[in-house]
Amino acid sequence: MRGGKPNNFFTRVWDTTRQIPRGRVATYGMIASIVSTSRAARQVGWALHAMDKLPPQDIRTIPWHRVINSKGYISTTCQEHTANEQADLLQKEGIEVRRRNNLWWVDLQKYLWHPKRLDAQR
DNA sequence: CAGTTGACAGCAG
DNA sequence: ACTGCTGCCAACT
Repeated sequence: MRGGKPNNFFTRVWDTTRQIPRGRVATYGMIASIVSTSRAARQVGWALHAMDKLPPQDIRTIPWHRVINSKGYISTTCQEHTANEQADLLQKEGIEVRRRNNLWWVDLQKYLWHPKRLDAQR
């Protein structure tokens, strides 16, 4: 984002998010362990929020809605891309999204993405 | 350079 | 099992 800096972390998060297959979901922690350490989960959410600064045509290539928290809940607080929108996008991919504790919930046992290899994407 | 922020996770009470 | 507190780490100010 910022001018000359590579911003490897953000770029890797976006890149990894693109790897999530349609009809599957991944957790922030998973993305974090792929691009950095499993402890950088919060930064993954931050990176996805920062995605809003990208041009629309780029945002369109990033399935941000397939990233949810480790408990299976949709936890976005983003105003541009709301939880309702996220739930809607997931349902359109055939993923069951149900109401639970007044939040949207996805069964990870059923829809979690199992990447072949967790190696960092270069 | 130091303090703050945040779309998480895991553990403690 | 459920709720709240704390650690994490990159980016921001």
